[in-house]
This record gives sequence, C-alpha cells and structure tokens, in this order.
Amino acid sequence: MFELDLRSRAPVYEQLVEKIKELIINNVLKPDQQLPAVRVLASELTINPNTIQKAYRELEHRGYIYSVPGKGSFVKPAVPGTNDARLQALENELGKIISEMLYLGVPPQEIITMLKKLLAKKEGGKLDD
Amino acid sequence: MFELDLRSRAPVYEQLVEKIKELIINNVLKPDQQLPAVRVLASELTINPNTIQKAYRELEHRGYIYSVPGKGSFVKPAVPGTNDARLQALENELGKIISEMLYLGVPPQEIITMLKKLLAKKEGGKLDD
DNA sequence: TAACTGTATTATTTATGTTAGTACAATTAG
DNA sequence: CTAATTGTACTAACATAAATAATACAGTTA
Repeated sequence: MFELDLRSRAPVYEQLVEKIKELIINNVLKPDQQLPAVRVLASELTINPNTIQKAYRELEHRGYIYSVPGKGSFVKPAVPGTNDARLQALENELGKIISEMLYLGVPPQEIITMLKKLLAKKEGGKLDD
Repeated sequence: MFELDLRSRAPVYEQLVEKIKELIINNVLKPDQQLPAVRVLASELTINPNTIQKAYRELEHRGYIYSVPGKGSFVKPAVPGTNDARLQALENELGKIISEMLYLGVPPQEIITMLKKLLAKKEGGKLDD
C-alpha cells in the first residue's frame, strides 16, 4: 500500500505522514475508510510498530485521521471551513513558491497558466466521487 | 540581521538556510552582496561558527550563494532557465498545495484569485530594482 | 474465549545536531 | 612583510531525536 525510501534523510515516520496525508487529500483513501492496523503495516514495511504508531499519532494530531482503541484507525472526513489556520499556512507556502518562481525567471502569466493546468487535472481526477 | 527561534523543533542551521534563502529570493540580499562572515554571524546569534558554516555550505550546495576562501560568502546571481530541476520541484509543491486547498473546500476560482493577488503583491514589491 | 484493535512503557542502539577547540590556506589592510 | 580577516577542515564531546525491541493492558469483535 505504501512505499518508503529508507535511504532518505527524512525520518521514516515523517515520510509515512506525508504519504498517507497525500492519499487522503487526493481521495485515494476515502472518508471513514479504515487504515491498515499498526502491526500489519509495520509487518508489511518491515519496520517497528512503534514507528507506525508515531506516524498515526501525528496524523491524528493534524486532524487527518481518528483512532478508536479496539477498532482501528480511520480517515477523518474533512469539514470545509473548519481549518482557517491550515488554509493560512497554505497561502503562505503558496507565496513562497511564487516568489521563488519569479526569482527563477518564470513570467507571471506562465505561473497562472501553470496553476490553471494543475487545477484542471486535479478537478478532472475528482470524477472518482 | 537574522532572527532565530531556538525553541523550534527545526534545526538551527535549517532555519538559517530558509531565512537567508528567503532574503535572497525576495531580493533583500542583492546579487553578489556579501553575507556576514561565519564568525561574525555566529557571534551575533550567539551560536557556534560550525552551525553557520553548515548553513552556508548547504546554501552553496543549493546554488543560492558562493564562497571564496579569504574573501567571504556572496549572493549568487540567478540565471533564468538554469534550474529546471528546481522548477519541476516547485511545480510539484504547487500541485500538493492545490490538492490540499481543494480538499479543504476552497473553490478553484478562489484559488486563482488568491494566486493573482499574491502575484500582484510580489510584482509590486519588485519596484526595488 | 480468542484474536484482533490502539495505546503505553522502559530500555537500548543508532543517527543527527550542536558546541568546543584547534588548525591551515587564501585574501586584504596596514 | 605582518597582522587580521576570510572560508574551510578536523577531532572530540555532549545532547537530542529516531528507531528498534520486548512487554503489557484495555477495548472490540467474531
């Protein structure tokens, strides 16, 4: 289900957080869908269960999943307009990316075109619903 | 010249890299402008010179500055169209941000508006040249 | 009851970040 | 030339974080 790069300098649990978050955001993992059990995923990836739990704990803390003892861990349904702080952070990140693109010599019009192209692709892929 | 958050979980040298990179990208630090000497900046920030050097080494490796033994470290002038790899990485980051905004319920039109607003602001600030 | 789930705890090992101190070669100001 | 600056390299020590290992416990489910 997941692929890891053990050679990477990024911590394994952090890679896991990013990967799973990405799957949730892209609707590959659907709302309320159950995630692999801590021990199961640890066995599949041949890493320690504690590392998985650390990733799950972080994902729960960031609001992407919820866990129920005895039942399992599940994708937390997103509620629009409930995460202004995260949205503000994203706008800030967007600003940095734009600055660097301008710095690299990309014309503003080309940046807009790039955004629209990406939006079309992502919106097109939303036909999975 | 720089401000650090020693309480942060992010490594000091990494914070330095990000801060300086941002100053370069936003043209606060001009091309070929000299950066503070390793020992000087270390003294100002009351941290170890080795930590500064690690940050400078990383910045040089990423192509944002160049260092000359005996002279100093300087802002490397950007040459447009010379960094396709970095541009590809930025487009990838942009894609992730868009995905998360859509996931949070932001309408596509609103994302475009947000981008244009940010572009206007950054382009306006470019009058420093 | 038995087999699953998440969670918690302690200990150990390994990797990374940071400081400290020293040294050397290139450059520049006097 | 000399002295003071620059970047760079190196070793050692310490602190923190990441990852593994081995149990253990409570809630859930078949």
